[in-house]
Amino acid sequence: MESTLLSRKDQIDQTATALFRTRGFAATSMRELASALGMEAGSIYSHIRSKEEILHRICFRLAEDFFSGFEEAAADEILPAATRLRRAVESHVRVLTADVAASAVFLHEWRHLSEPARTEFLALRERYEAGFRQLIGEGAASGELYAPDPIFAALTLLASLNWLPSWYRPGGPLAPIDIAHRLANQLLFGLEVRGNQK
Amino acid sequence: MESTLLSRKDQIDQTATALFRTRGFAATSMRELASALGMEAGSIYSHIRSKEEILHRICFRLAEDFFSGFEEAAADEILPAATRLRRAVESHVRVLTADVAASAVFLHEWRHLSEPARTEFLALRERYEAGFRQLIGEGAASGELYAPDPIFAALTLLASLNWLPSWYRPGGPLAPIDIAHRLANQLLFGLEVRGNQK
DNA sequence: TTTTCTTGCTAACGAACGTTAGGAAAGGTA
DNA sequence: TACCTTTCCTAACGTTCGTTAGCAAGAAAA
Repeated sequence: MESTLLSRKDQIDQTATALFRTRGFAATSMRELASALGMEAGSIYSHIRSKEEILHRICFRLAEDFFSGFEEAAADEILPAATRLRRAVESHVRVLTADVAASAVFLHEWRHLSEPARTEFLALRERYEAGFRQLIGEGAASGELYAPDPIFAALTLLASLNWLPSWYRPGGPLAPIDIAHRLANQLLFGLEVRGNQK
Repeated sequence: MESTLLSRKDQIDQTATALFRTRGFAATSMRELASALGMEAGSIYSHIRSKEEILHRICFRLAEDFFSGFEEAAADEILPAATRLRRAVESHVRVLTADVAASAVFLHEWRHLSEPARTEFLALRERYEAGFRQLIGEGAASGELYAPDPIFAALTLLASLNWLPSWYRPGGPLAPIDIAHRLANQLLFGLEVRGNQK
């Protein structure tokens, strides 16, 4: 007996996520997906409308996760910007590590969304990144952070974080929260030794 | 009259690179590529052996560029490790910005190489990353760098750099060398203000 | 019991895929 | 002149693609 915790539809999403991640959306056929699920290709369409619908769900579900995590981390405007930034970084890492496969799809396969979903997705991502720019900008304005170019700094910061799904394996020696702390430290303190380090 | 600076084969590579970058290797058809070149699909095979051959050339050419750049930057062992690391970062950025499209393909589309090319490619990439780990490790050992986990630090560093092709546009306000300097500074000094900043 | 929902099958659809065969035009070289 | 190389064409090959239609078995709901 299979795990009945997931509906068949959720099983399809999950298996598709793994395949999309390793082989890419375009290179994953419905027959491959069906085979991985132990069924025939046509049968999948009792549960979904199209292949792209699966990708759509994966991408937009993660977008929501990132947003709600950020809200919670950065909403409290009493905290210093640097602290909120650190919390936002940790939230981002938490979402990434909670489902690495889905994160990888979210990061790389969104281009295979057709319009208007693609444009909608990019708008969401842009809003999310703007949140980070805002935090870094505030921190720079208040003198907490050294960031002569907040746009540039935000790009680099998210870049470091978003590479995580390409090497992180759940169950490794580092727990997600450890990774989050290390990343935050390295990004905020840098590599070069100057003065006291945490 | 077309630009005769590039052989037809090179034109194919170049056009394919742009398409592979924006649409992905699997989602780019030979008929699309042909159409972008103003010819028919079958005609391409007068110049190449297969679609994958194009991808192979793109990926391995860039691998060579990265390697030779790194050698030149980091070979001089008289220099401090931190200096060599900075030079290696700048070299990496230079290769990335010299051909952003090819870099994006190099970074994302290598999975569509079939064996044994795929394994060979990954081995090259691993060797390259090991070079960075080595530099960071040396710097940490000599006390120049603060990097309690050189493996982790190297991953983060290359992550920040490799995100560049997803936002860099040639001809923008920042010249490649400026970007290289900023990236190196941000990665080596971090964002948090402690002591004198360059 | 009857009905409905879920889940899956087989078979097939038209379209698109990478690739090949065979021929032809054009230009340089001998 | 004859030959070779480069370049591109048309037409088609066998395969795979996403998707649909129609049907059937079992479980759940009425």
